[in-house]
Amino acid sequence: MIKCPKCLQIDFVQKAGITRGKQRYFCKDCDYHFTLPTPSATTENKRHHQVTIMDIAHQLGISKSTVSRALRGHSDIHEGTRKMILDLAQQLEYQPNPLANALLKSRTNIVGILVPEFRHYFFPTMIMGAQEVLSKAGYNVMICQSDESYETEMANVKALMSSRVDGLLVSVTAQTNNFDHFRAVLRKEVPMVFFNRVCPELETPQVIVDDYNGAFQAVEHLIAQGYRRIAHLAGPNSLLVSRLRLNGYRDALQKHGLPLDPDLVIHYDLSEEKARIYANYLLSLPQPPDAIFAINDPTAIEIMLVAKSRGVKIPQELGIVGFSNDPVSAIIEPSLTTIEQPVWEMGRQAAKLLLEQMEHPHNVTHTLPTKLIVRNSSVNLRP
Amino acid sequence: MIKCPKCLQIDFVQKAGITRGKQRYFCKDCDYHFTLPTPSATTENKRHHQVTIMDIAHQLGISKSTVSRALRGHSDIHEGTRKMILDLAQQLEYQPNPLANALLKSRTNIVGILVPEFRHYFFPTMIMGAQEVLSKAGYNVMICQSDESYETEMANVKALMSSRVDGLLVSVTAQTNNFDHFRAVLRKEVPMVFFNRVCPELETPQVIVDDYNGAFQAVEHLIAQGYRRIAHLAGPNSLLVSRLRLNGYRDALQKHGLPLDPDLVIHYDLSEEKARIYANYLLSLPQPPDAIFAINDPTAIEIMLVAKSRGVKIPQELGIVGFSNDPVSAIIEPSLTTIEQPVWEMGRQAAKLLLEQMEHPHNVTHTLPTKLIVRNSSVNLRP
DNA sequence: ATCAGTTTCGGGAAAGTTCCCGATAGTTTT
DNA sequence: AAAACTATCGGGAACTTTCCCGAAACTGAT
Repeated sequence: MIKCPKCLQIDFVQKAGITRGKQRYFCKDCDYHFTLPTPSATTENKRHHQVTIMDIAHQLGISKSTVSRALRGHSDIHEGTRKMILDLAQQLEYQPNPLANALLKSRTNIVGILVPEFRHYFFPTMIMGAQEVLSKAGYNVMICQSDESYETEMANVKALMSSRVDGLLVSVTAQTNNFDHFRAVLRKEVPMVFFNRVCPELETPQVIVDDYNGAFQAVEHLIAQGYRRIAHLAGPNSLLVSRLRLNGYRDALQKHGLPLDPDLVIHYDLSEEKARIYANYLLSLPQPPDAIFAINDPTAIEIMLVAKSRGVKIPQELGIVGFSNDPVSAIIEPSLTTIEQPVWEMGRQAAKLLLEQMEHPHNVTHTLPTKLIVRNSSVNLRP
Repeated sequence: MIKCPKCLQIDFVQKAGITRGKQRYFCKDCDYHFTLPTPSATTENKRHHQVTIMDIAHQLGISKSTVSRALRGHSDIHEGTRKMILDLAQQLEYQPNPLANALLKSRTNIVGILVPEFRHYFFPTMIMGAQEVLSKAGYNVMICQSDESYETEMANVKALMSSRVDGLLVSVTAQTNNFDHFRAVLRKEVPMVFFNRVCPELETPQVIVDDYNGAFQAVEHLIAQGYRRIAHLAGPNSLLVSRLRLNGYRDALQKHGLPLDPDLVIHYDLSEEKARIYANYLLSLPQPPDAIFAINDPTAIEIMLVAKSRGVKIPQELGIVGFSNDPVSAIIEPSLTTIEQPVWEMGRQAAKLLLEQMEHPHNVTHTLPTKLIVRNSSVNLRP
């Protein structure tokens, strides 16, 4: 019958219920419950196995500590032993398991990058700049895009945080008005740097360009070209860059004694469809503008396409200036006057700033310069 | 003097060397070596602490197993206990540590995506498609770009593998001729799916479009428009898509009885500079082509810019067809005829295929359809 | 031989989870 | 009331690495 594993007797063993489908026994003599071991456990389940520090230790008949020391380049080790270990490690293609390390030190060496989109030129380039310095510093990068959706942004922040990233590089969506999800990040003391679309009400370091002066220059250029009724297709008021560029626009008008017509300032959500709608709206006004300063190049390009489809001549009847110097702006006809910003450098600076934050947190704002690039979309031929 | 921690006597204690700067003692009576405990150990080092499953267990006076069961939604648990645990977890903002889980199960829930670049439309869109299905399946994404450099590609594969990604989505660089780094991935049995720029000599699943037929259609369209001397600015021979599109080009010429002039077929490395150089070269030939089929839209656009700068009229003197339907091709003037491929869908399919691979490996190739989009760059006005 | 000092190595804890399986207590059946 | 069963819980191993600290073995010097 059934033998008790304790006393090896069979006389006192009796059935004692079933647990998880398995017959359970009870030895009256030993006062001991037990089940029979499952036979499946006997099969040698090798499975796929990454080579570990223990494998090396066993093969060499030494302890894992010694192997770890050799691999990590510590000092308390014999030169011959180190060489032996290093050789075997290479031969076995040993790769340290970053998960164990991350668990132990609670750092993953991953930084998260959160952007609204990466269809256009700006964010991909920014990301490449950031990646350049981050990978050099030994960090991997996890990229999320919120698709200009506040909900997705929240979900992404959550996912990134649950992945235990060591830091965050963020550009918020056009519809983000509530910043609680970022406050949660701050509360967990995860370093975070905002770039481009920053968060002024949060005390975090940030990298921006001189949006105000860029916009100012752009509008002043239009005025110098003889345009007088200059509209501004602006971003949402929630974004600081929208407000700064709007201020630049407004002050340039004021400086040159031009009135600020509220009808000519339109805030929109940065979507392509809305850009087209508002471009059409502006051009249908009883007194349409003779120039438009667009919040960014994709917007400016949509305006140009609308204008062209309506037969409005650029730059004769409509001057246009964008912002960012998207490569497409040099390709489109007429080529688009724009404000260049050092996008790649922004990425680098943001990454550098993040690395600094990891060392010692401090609140700074880096502001990068902008530069007017005059092309054909704003050169008014009428003197 | 010094007291032995075992016998609490001082008579038998004597100095016994120094280890790491600390005086070491030996008790002759107990035959026991010891050092004095460092006083720094007394300071309570709380540090920053993520709330764990153990915190919940302690606060509730239950075991970690029970907490785990409640959180994972297992069955062996009382409904009241579960609720209590879930409530406290929410209150403490408990987030499970994915590192511990990953270490245990050796799965990170991260997939790596490796692309040559993401400045243009194609790869970002592809990535977004992939991300759509991957994030729905609970995976995070780690994106690397090789910058069309074989060395960077190797480094990226290594970094991704050392990050223990659960799978890999890859599009190789234009200069990749050696595939050993991918063989290493296969050897470690990490699922991998190639897309667009695939690796025919590796037995891996892949997602491509019907490059041959797309190219065939493109060239046949040019022929139908009356172009007779059609050049092909092709990609490097190492890429299958280059070869397939070249085949389509060649067969279309052959079908319509046009000669294949080797001088009109140029392989290049897909860099912008080379595109310009070869475009200039083609247009400077004693008998220049009257049309060019370009390997992709960015190439076609570079050709158009060169042609325009040389005063060559498109489409009258030069017909151009690209491949991919990059949004810019609709913006540029004249608008660019191109072969549309379902880029977003490619990303989705590749991701789906990867998820399938994780379940049960099987070698398949998904081929997606292409579609000719006729615009103005190829409509020959001469009948 | 005895002692101080040095070099090199090993053992064990810790990080946070999940999972296996045995252990209770309570409930129903015979 | 004994036997059989169910519901619920706890203990411990495992995943891989690093780090602390004690142990052993050695080198010279007395």
